[in-house]
Amino acid sequence: MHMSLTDSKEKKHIKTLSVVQSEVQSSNRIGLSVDCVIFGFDENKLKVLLIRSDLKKFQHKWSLLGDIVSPNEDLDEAAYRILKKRTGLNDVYLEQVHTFGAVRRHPVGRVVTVAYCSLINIHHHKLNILDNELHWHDVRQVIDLAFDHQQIFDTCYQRLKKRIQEHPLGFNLLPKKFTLRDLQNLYEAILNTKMDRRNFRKKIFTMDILVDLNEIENNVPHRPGKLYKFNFSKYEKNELNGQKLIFELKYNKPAM
Amino acid sequence: MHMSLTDSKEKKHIKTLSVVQSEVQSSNRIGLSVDCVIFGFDENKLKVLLIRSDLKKFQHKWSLLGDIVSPNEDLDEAAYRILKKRTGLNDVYLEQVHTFGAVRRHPVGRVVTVAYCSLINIHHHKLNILDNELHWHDVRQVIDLAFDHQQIFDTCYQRLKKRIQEHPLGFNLLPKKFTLRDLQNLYEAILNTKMDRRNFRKKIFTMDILVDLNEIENNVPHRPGKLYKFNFSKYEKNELNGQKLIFELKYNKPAM
DNA sequence: CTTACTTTGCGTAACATTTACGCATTGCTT
DNA sequence: AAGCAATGCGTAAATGTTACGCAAAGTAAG
Repeated sequence: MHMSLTDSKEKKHIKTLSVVQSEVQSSNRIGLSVDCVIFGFDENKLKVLLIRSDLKKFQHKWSLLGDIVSPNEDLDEAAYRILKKRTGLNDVYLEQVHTFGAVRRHPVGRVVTVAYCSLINIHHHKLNILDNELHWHDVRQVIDLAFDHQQIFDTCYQRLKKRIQEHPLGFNLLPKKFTLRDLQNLYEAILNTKMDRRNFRKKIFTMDILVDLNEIENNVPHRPGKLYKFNFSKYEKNELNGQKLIFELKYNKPAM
Repeated sequence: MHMSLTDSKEKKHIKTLSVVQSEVQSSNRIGLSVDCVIFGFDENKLKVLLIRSDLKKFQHKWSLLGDIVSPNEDLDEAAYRILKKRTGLNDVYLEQVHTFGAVRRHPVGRVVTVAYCSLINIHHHKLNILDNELHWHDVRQVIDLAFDHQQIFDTCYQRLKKRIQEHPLGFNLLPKKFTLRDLQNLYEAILNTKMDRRNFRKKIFTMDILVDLNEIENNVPHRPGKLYKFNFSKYEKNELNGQKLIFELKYNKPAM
């Protein structure tokens, strides 16, 4: 959750904050917000979208993107609204992860927040991230976030690591056409491991979730790789039959 | 979430309800509750603890155990409070599962609820479940719950099925001393499958999470089985190293 | 006491999956 | 044309999964 306090250019935010503050503190009720951990993939690094906190207490610290849930919108709706506002993207992967409700987690008063995890293609919204203090951070360098956002981030990142080994979520982060190396780089970045190239290839192919496009990449200073796209029908089929998609990537070597 | 409305013996509940009602409806803010899906194991059946709904709209329907979160208690605290009140148990397994926030999920007004999943030994609290309309239901016969509680129950049951294959949660549901057959019966009840007895034994032993007590059961009309207890140190060790405990139970036959 | 019956405890072999790693091929660069 | 870097394909060893045989332990019945 993010609310403006000190920035004089954003009077609307200040008003919102004070309204929230008085409501939360005086009326003895509990505020509800949504926070989004938005992951992207760029330069073979897993990134997360953060915004500069405007609360004096957390000056210069980074925080997740969030907002108060409005009384007439569903939780998921609120998460989508935040995502749309900040990235311009509509049809993205979004999953509720956990709700954080410690009494003093927010300095303004009692605010319980529902954390969502989202995966987007970092190159599909270049224009929108030029907003004020929005920035893509390398996940390995995310420390000391505002509020309890470090804990929220850690929880969502852990969840992502687990889910990507059971579901082919990676495709939300890659371009439509990609090589096997792209896919492996993504997995290695998320799981922070090194895998054997040949075994990775075998594993992916036995799952039968890729479609060979009969094209090859170009502008690479070595032998170009084949391009593939994701086989959605296969994915959905796997989702339906059985409890979970078998998508384990073991045989990982320790991270470099 | 459960609130009394029609039962004249429970004036306190009615008052609570009306207060909640007016607050929720008039103040345009969002109410927050906690609902607990409490699982137990008895007669080789997986059971869930339900209470009769007192809301007129859901008369005679069963609902989960829940309550409004108080402004000065953590979310987890609220869940523990409900569990303690209804079962008398303090130190139990409790895990947050999902938050349900559809605008019209509750007839009284906007109430968002955080669902928790709990596993308790059904024989450790016989006295407390004799409250009003509290009852242990066979999970296979749970249908048509009040509110959106069917959906909440389904979500928690699904989660349980998944988690018990990754973590040895079953021990929360069994007595301290148990046989391998007890353990297998539990797994078969939760996962609704039949497994091969000899392979199950092998799998459990290779995980090294049991301690042989050098005792055998008695009062059984056949060869008695050895008694075991859970090896907690092993469990914690497994929890720490690596992302997840390897605890897969495949080779299941279709349910009977 | 003996036999029938049920369930436990242990073992083994076929099958499947995972892992390590060899090597020719392709395209770019010099 | 040779060197380089990465791709694409393959094979064998190690490990894990599954099916199932069988002796032993206890109860119940004759």
